[in-house]
Amino acid sequence: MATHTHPRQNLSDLTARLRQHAQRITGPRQLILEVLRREDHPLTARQIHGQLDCDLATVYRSLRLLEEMAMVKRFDFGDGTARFELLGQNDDGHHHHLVCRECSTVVEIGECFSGNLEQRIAREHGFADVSHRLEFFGLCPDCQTT
Amino acid sequence: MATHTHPRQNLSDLTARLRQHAQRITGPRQLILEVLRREDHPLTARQIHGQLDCDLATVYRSLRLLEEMAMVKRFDFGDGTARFELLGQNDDGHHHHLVCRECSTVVEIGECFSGNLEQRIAREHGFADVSHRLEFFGLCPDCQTT
DNA sequence: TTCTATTTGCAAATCATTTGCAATAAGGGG
DNA sequence: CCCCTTATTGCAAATGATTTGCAAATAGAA
Ligand SMILES: [Mn+2]
Ligand SMILES: [Mn+2]
Ligand SMILES: [Zn+2]
Ligand SMILES: [Zn+2]
Repeated sequence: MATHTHPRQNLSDLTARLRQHAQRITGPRQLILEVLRREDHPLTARQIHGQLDCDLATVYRSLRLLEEMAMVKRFDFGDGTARFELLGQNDDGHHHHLVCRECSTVVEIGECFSGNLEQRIAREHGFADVSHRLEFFGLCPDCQTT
Repeated sequence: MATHTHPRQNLSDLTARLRQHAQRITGPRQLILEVLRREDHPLTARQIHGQLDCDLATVYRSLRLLEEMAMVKRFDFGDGTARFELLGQNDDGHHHHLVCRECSTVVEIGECFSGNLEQRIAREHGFADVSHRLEFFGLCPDCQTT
């Protein structure tokens, strides 16, 4: 579920975190967070760019930085275009989506399978730091009637 | 797990299925299946091309056709490069992978979470034909020592 | 073997994303 | 508040995967 944290929170958080990284608090960086804060579904770099007034390359560069700072999370719906969602302060943003194969409608999914499946798989193959990426696809109510 | 079906099977299967689609049995199409048959992990178009003697575009075109014919399955490890695996005749190929974030080593995973999670999600949001895409990522035994 | 529709090779086009570089702006020190 | 150094931006060109147009090659039916 989209965690809608309070406006001020993200900006002061941004300020604080950027200071730690010894980087600058710029307009584009703040604006991207504001755009993301308004949405409850992940947006593409292009969609974000459409609501701003700066270069697309800057959007990509900022998103990458914000991702490294763990302020935004990148999702992959398998269509060759990355999507980004805002993260709350102590939120690792782990969740999934249900995407309509026809119209691309997105539903946020909070549930996940039991953690011991992942643990078992990790142990069984001797892997460490195992995580997963999971997305659901289907036909939304509207697109079924067609 | 990679289902290694018998050589002949895939070729005669190919022949039969291509006839149904009213398409031709060409060298590249057969060769791609042979290359895939030798591997137990998904290959990129480029990797397949490296073992053949035909144009990369032909590899892409053939893979797409074979995918539509349900003879190969496409996987997405989130690195912007599609990977393909051979499918057995009555196999929908649904399975997952555990990929090393460092060296890209791939482990085939047969397990999956309980089907009712997916059913519950589908029903809860009124979606039909729901499927999912799931991949695990971690550090393989070798890469942990670094 | 002949004929025609399908395929292939090759080059150019797409698309998302990244990168080089000169111009511009952020913010610490004075 | 002004300067100076350094990070950041805009713009254009580069990338890398994948697709596409088109003429030449070829599979398969007759
Ligand atoms: Mn989400
Ligand atoms: Mn596999
Ligand atoms: Zn839909
Ligand atoms: Zn590894």
